[in-house]
Amino acid sequence: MSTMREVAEHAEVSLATVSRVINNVGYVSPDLRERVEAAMRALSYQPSALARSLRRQESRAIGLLIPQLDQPFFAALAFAIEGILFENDYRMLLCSAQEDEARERAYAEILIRQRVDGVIAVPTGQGRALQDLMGNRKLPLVLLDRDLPDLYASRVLVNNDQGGYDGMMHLLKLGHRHVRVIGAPTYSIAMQQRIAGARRALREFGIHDHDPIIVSGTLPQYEMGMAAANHLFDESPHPTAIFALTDVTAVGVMHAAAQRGLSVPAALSVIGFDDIPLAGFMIPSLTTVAQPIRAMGQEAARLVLEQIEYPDFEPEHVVLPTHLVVRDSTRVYPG
Amino acid sequence: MSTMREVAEHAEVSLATVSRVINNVGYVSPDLRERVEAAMRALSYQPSALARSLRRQESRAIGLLIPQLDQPFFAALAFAIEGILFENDYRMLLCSAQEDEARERAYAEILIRQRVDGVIAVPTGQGRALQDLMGNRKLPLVLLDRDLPDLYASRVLVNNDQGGYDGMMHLLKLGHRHVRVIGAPTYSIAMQQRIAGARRALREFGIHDHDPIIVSGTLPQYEMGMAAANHLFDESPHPTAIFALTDVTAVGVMHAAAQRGLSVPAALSVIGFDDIPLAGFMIPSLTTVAQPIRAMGQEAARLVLEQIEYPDFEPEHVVLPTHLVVRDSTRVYPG
DNA sequence: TGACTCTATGTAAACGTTTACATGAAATGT
DNA sequence: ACATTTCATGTAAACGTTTACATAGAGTCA
Repeated sequence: MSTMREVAEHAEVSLATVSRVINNVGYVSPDLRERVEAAMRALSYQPSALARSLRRQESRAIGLLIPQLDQPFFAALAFAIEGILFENDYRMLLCSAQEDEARERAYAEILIRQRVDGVIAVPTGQGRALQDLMGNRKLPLVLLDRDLPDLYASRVLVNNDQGGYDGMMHLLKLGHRHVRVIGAPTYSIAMQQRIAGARRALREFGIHDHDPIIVSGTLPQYEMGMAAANHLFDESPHPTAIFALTDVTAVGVMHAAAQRGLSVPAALSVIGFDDIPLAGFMIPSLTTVAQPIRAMGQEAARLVLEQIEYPDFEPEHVVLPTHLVVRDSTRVYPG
Repeated sequence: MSTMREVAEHAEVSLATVSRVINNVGYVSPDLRERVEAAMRALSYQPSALARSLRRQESRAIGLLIPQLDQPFFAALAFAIEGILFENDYRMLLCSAQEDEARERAYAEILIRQRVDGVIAVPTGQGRALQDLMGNRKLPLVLLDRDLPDLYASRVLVNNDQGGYDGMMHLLKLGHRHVRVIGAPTYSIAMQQRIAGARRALREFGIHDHDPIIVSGTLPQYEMGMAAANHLFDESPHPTAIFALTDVTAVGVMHAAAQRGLSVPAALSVIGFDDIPLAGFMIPSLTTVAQPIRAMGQEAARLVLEQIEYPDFEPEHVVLPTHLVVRDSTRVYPG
């Protein structure tokens, strides 16, 4: 790989002149500029980002730390973020922690060594790794989707409580009264907020005796939906509507229903949460409380870039609204 | 951020000694080692990967260049690759070209400037960018999923021809004779190979007059499935089975069928290709020709690492087998 | 004309590591 | 007792950029 020095020699100018041409800064006569550009072409020279980063003390890279790349929700977030970063000439180091705190810690350390200019993180578990490693450093950090207490960082969250309320309200307004919620509240604070919102809606309709169905939080979402739904279907009468706290869980519910010959939405209404692409693909297509995934990613990227550009930018908390997307998996209660 | 020099001063040793304990190389007495480690803790020092990479002339980063992060198939590939890279202490620079050749070119240039040690690429379009930029450099390169002629690189492909044959054979053996194929052969060589395989199966059953239904290749996969299926359903009699060349296309077909009140698989058998997670989630679950996504990613990662470690490693071509996954969307022809 | 300001280029010192080489002290072999 | 080898540490030169500073010719202004 050719270097700036070789380009300089080839063009018979100094190192500084080559640098000026590359960065388009300072004065350089048309004559020399042309010679330098010719030399770069001749040697198919590409400057080393490593050397530049070292000297400039900025890497133009940001770390994206997510729990699971293979979950469509996080993949969609990553996608939105990548777009903004590319536009702003930043690279993205993608780190998938596999919902494993040790791995998250390992990645956090890597990002620091890599001297990324900022980090966007969807923390895994208690996020101790982030606390420890980012704690005292003044590295721009944005927490996305999952909150973490006691961390000096911007946050991009979603109004989960309102979403839970809206989802439940939708079912209640359709006339359903025997409604159950499926989801693991231990999974993250977000789930607890969704449950709280759903409860609030139930209370408004004078329904008090409903607890969410909690199936061991260690089950993956799809399996949890299957198991919990099967459990509910054994009750008699079984619920006429189910609010699953994630779309993937809702799909598990729909499969369980199909196995029992329960037709959705004729015999059972199902509503999910997230609005991943899968939701629109299901048959019947899934009614869901949509998270503004694209906006979340973009906002997070915007915030991290802002913090990089203005070092004394005060961390910002943004809470984005969810919105109900009514599709074909919910229907007015026929009873 | 503290530097090695500060650690050295704090521990009252030379730079070289600090470097030796960090890299665990050469001789260093227990006494000094302890002092250095204490100093590193005290300053919460993390070595700069930038400086190290510059000096060592290796970045321990590899670039992953894919057409679209938001397509589950590519997300799954990225996921598999990330796993292997992490295990081997390599970082991953994720580049999503959005199926846009200009953007692919921009990213290829970035990767070179970033001095990645290797590249895994699922080329977009004609892949001219890869030709131009990687062409003469001796940068380890692995082509994944989509082939590209005239490039000195390893390849990880899938036996698309055999997959097309197997998928079609499955339908034929179920007794279907009026079968149509949906997919855009212009999309990539892979599609043409799948079509060729399917034709081969048809010929073995003495069926010659079937051409694949080609709907404008610029339509996204889902929309293409919908449009093509609707077109087919207007024929009478309409086909009793449809082979969609990707899973997402198959889902479009299933939606079109649902809208017409055609029940799958009772009135129409549908088979897809890829076996993305969505396939198992559909109701009915989708029979499909599975690509070994995980194995493809792992193999690609393995190859690129091998080429990095052994610079005169000869590029390898590996062709992985597809296999038929029979689920609920296909059924024996009732006629 | 002398004092400035532009314009244009070059020199050399960083940035934070790794590592070849140098230097000694201690252990080992004869 | 002396020549080797092994152990332990340090010095300084890279790696490929950017950039502060120096230099100097050419305009501009009084």
